Amino acid sequence: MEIEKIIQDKNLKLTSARKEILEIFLNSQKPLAYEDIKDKITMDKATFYRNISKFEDKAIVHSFESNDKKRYYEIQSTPHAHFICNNCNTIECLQDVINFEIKNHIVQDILIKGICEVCFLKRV
Amino acid sequence: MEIEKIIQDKNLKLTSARKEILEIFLNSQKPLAYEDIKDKITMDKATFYRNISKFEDKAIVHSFESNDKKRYYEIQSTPHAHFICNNCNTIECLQDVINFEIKNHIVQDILIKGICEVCFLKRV
DNA sequence: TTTTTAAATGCATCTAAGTCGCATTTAAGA
DNA sequence: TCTTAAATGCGACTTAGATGCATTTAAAAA
Ligand SMILES: [Mn+2]
Ligand SMILES: [Mn+2]
Ligand SMILES: [Zn+2]
Ligand SMILES: [Zn+2]
Repeated sequence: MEIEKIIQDKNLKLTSARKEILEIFLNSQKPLAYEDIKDKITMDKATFYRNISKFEDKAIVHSFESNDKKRYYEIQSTPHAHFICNNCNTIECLQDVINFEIKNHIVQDILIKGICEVCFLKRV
Repeated sequence: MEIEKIIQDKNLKLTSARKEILEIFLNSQKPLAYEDIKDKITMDKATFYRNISKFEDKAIVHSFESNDKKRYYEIQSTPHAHFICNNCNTIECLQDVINFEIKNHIVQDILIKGICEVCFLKRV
């Protein structure tokens, strides 16, 4: 099974907590915070945070902090920027690659904040 | 005096707490968090946060959250992106304008995370 | 299959940046 | 000088996430 392979390929013990977490993130189209999934999982929050942190170490999951002071996680796929609405807090994955270089720097993450389409059109 | 004018032009009461805060930020070349300045100011932290928040409302100050879970503030000047090092947490103001548009969105803030020049050169 | 053990888990407790309620003080206009 | 709304200090509170520790479990060895 896909999920089990991902876990074992990184030399992680195959536990039900880990399968539960990955199942949810693999089926989500958007980044999720602990808050968003706590009712769908059975493990303690300490277990969630310890595992998601391990997934990050192993480059299975990527995360960033949003405006609501919560950390959002998503399966690490092709790198892409995120847009966070300062009005409604919605997070968008920007699939159109924004790329630029900064000499002698490594760009790992791009976070753009502003007003999203929904809020923008409401205000016009 | 410059500082007093900034405060009064925004119809804010001229208090010593406000003068102290602005003095520090006007003389800083980089964004600062409460932690960075708490020993240089005499007011309570509630007063600092209430005032800096008011400065933001009045567009005197601009802020963003960094990797260390702290909010950094700087005098609002020409809009520019910030680079935050995932290794050493240093914050750089990127004066070279990075600009792009996203249709039907308003871009208000650009945060780039990665490896800064110092850390990059150390690793080579 | 049974044994072994390091890693994973649940639960309670802690952390720390930032917020809030309230009594007191102060800026600034009348 | 008097008045009053706004600002301040202080203590208590909030909340996402981290941590210590006793117990459980995956998985490799025997
Ligand atoms: Mn994404
Ligand atoms: Mn800056
Ligand atoms: Zn929005
Ligand atoms: Zn660095």
